[in-house]
Amino acid sequence: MGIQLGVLAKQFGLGRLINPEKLRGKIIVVDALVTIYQMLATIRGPDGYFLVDSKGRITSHLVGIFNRECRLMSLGIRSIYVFDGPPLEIKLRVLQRRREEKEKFYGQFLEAVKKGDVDRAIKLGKRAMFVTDELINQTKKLLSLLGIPVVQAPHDAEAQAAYIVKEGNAYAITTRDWDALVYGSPRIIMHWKIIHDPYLPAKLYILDEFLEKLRLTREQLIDLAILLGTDFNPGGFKGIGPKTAYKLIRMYRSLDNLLKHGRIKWIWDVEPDEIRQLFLNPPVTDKYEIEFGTPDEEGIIEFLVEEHDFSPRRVKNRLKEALRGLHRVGKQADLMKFF
DNA sequence: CGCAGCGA
DNA sequence: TCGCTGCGG
Repeated sequence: MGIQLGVLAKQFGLGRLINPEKLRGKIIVVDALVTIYQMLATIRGPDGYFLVDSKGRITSHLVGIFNRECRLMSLGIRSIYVFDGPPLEIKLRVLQRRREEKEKFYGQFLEAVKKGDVDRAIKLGKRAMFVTDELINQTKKLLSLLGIPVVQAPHDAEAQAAYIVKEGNAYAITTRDWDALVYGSPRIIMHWKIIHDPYLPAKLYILDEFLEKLRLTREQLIDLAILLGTDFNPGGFKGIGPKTAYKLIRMYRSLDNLLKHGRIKWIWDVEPDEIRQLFLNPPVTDKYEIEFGTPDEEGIIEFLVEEHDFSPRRVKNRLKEALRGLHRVGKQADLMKFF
C-alpha cells in the first residue's frame, strides 16, 4: 500500500485529466475493502461516530457505496468489486503491525466519541480499524442487489484487479495509490471524485506511458518500487526518496546491480527476487465471473429501507437515476464495445 | 462520499 | 445557476 510514485509522475508530467463523462459505457474495478474503509472514514454522524440504523448497526459504508454506485450507473459506468483473500505469508508481518496500530486508534476513537470530542473522533476514525465480517457481508449483499459483480481474489485484491484490467475485462482500476500500476494494470484512475470538481480532477495514468516517459522496463519499475518500499519491504531504504531511487535505477539498471555494487544493503528476510515475482506474476485467478445485473428495486428497499432505516424517498430517487443511466448505455454486450 | 437545501 | 454547508441512518 502506498508506493510513492506521485513525485515522479508529477515530475514527468504524467496523468491526464479525465472527465467522468468520458467513462460512459466503461467498466471500472475497485478494491472493495479499501472502498469500505474510505466510506467509514468519511461518512459520519454529528457525534463523529458512523451512521447507524435504529438497531445501532453501522450503515456508513452502505450509504456511501449505494450513493456512489447509483451515481456511477446513472453516468453509464459499471463497477466490479474485488475482495481480498487470505494474505500471503510474506505480507502477514506488515498486516499484523498495521492491525495493532489500527486497533489502538480504534480504542482512542471510541473514547473520543464517548467524550463528545467530535473533531478528534473524526480524525482518529480515519486511522482506526473496523472492517468486520458483518460489514463485508452487508456490502456484498448490497452489491449483489445492485447487480454489481463481486470477485474473490485468492490473495491481494489490487493484484487481482490489475489482472482483470490486463485481461481486458475492465477499463481501469480506480485507486488512491500506485500499487496497481506496479502490478501491471494498463490504466489506473486516481483522485476519482464523481462530482466534477475543478480542484480535484480525476487523473488517468497509463502504464505504457509511464514506462515510456521514465524510460523504464516493467521490471525496472518494480525495482524502483522496491527501492521506495512496498508491503513486502516496508519503509524502503533510508535516505532514498523517489528522485534518488529513480536516478539509481537509471544508473545501475536494476536492484540486483545496486546490491552487487554495495550501493545499498538488503535488510529484509525475504529475497528481492521473491518480491519482484510477486509484482510481475502475482497469484491471481481467472476463475471469476463478471455478470452485470439490473438493480433489484424491491430487494434494495427491503434491505436498505426496511432493515436499515434508509429514507424510502432517497433510495427510490437514487435507483430511478441509476436505472435511467443503465437504460441509456444498454446491456453488457454494449458496454464491451466501448473499449 | 454524494446530495439537498439554501442564499447570493 | 452556482457555491457552500450540513445532513444522511
